[in-house]
Amino acid sequence: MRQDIYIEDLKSFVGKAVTLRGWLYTKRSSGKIQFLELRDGTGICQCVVMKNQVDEATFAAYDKLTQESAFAATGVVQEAAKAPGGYELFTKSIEIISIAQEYPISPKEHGVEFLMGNRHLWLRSSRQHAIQKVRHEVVHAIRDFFDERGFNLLDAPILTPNAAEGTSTLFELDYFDEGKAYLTQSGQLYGEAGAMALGKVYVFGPTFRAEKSKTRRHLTEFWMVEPEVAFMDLEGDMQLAEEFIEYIVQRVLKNRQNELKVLERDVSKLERIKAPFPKLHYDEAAQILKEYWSSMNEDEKKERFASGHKEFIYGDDFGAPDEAVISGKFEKPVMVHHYPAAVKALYMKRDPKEPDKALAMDMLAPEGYGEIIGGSQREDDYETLLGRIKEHNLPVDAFEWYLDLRKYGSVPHAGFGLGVERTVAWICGIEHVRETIPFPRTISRIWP
RNA sequence: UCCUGAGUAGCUCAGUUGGUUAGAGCAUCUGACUGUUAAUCAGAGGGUCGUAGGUUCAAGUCCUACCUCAGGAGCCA
Repeated sequence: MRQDIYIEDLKSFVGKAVTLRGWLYTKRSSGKIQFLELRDGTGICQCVVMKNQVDEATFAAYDKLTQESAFAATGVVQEAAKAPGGYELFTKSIEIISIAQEYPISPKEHGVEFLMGNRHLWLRSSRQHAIQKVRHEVVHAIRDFFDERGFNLLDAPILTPNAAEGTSTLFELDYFDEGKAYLTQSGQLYGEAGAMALGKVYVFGPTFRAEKSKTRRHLTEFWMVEPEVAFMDLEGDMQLAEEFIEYIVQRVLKNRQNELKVLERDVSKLERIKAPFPKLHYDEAAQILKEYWSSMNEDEKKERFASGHKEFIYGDDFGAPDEAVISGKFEKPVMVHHYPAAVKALYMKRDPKEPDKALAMDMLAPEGYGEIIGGSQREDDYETLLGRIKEHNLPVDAFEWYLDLRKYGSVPHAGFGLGVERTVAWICGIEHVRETIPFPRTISRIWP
């Protein structure tokens, strides 16, 4: 008796009659023998049809089935060394479910603009399929990591009344009679409230930045996970971050080998992602940059300037090219801490031993993928925080609830934010974050 | 916002110092083929050269403006 199964389960059905249902990925024929590659979302299976083994209608189906047409194939599963995946279906009959019109995405190469305009179809391609599988694994690993450690998920609002950090531009909208509202650019402030209530929390959801950034690392809508822990200091924050990254990478390595193979990822570079990671004080990172520039002659410097890389001055924040220089020195992610307070957000606590430095850290991914984590120990003193809000000319009343957290049982606490898309791009080894999210939103694209 | 580059067939591209009817591969259609792997082989159809002006006997090619897209900077995850 036949049985409906998924392609990922083929190996348990060798010698048995089964039915597969899906879409035609591609087909080949040499006259009396036909090969149809069936895609069902769990994998791809080659269906072999021989003229003298099937009825006329089944043999004629080959001509009718266009790329991405839906059909069901019934036959016997057999091992086949030459078949993609190692198994094929020796097909006895084919049932056509629907015939696809001429499909725009051919097996040949395409340009970015075309593929992005057909993102809803592009997702069916094996490479995009593999990326989404890895993304799913990363998200699952994130949840498991925190859940196993007793963190409570805290869903922060997406519609917010005010700017959390002030600097970034926000998407604005009208909110009934209440005036303007904004799409959240970080759940952190709410995470801090949650940490005071639940001890250990993580906020996980989409965030929005109306920055006009046009690089391979930016989206206007992206997902961020933000743990926040009461009684944790910067040291603990960094340790949590490195254990977290190790956990995610090792989970993908364990469960998504096939997908990494499709993506042609050099997994040896991922296998070495084990804590502890190198940690550099800002001054040490600055020294690397100083040596980098001083080792160059004038012509080499001019070349760097022409590509947009500005010479680093002590006290500056690091630009993307600076981060590439620093992370290029290491095979593991590197954490830089104790940034100058002047270039960091107002809610970050300063180090009492180095009052000009913030208890902040960034984690830079290897292979030039840039910043994947930004975190800090938060300012927990009421007067200090209030003073900083005033210094930045921000409306104190908007921060009233946030200041309350310092009025009622304030404790040291810390947390960080991890960009999901940058992390997935790095693990997959792909060029651009836009391929890591099903429907990317960039400065020039809101469709499909 | 700034810098750089690109828009030619459904898709990816070629198109020389401006010169007759703008080419190729893939996709589509027709035919051949019993183990193909982006199958192969033979043939056919398919074009407002991003838009608007301008120079010229003549513009895909030169000039101007604009539009769209891509890469980078800044900002950030």
